[in-house]
Amino acid sequence: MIKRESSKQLLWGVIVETEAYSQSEPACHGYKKRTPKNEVLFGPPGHLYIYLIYGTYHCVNVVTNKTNFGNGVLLRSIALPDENERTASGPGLLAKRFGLTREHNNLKLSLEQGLWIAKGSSIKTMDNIHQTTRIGVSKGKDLRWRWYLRNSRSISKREKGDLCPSYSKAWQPSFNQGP
DNA sequence: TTCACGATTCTA
DNA sequence: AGAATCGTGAAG
Repeated sequence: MIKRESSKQLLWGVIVETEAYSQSEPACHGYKKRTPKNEVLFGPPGHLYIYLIYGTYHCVNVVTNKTNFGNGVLLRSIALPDENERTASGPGLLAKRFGLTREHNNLKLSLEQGLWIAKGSSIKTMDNIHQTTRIGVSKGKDLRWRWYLRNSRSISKREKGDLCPSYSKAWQPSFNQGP
């Protein structure tokens, strides 16, 4: 669960899709090189590594692991209550919905900063978590470092065997309705 | 200085 | 399937 509080508005949702990246593996920005752009990835955990992608969108990562080790988790999709299931479905859309840009690169997740991650309801069975390969990478394709909630409607890319139907062309707000 | 490309999304 | 769009890093 992620929460953002600004000007008395609380925006929150359930993180339903993530990917992991590590300096040990070629898809990672921190693979074999430490540059001004990826510097934050090597910083202390709990900060955000945010970069511009395709000149248009932003990707938001939570830096993990110890300082000086490039390691992060890409936030790919968030399900927001009382909102269209697709408003934060995908890295670019997610960043847009939460108003996060590279201005927020290196922001520390905390109550003080108005952005933090909190514990949500526990996942009942592991069957509800699907582990598979990452999206949109040209290297490290074999690594299955993508995880998502199988029964969520807010996943960016689905697979056969998911527990809910594909999106219909017309958007259907239905956060609390079952699959 | 030039060039290729990318952890994406929307449109045809 | 293809375009849009621009910061970054490597090459010349």
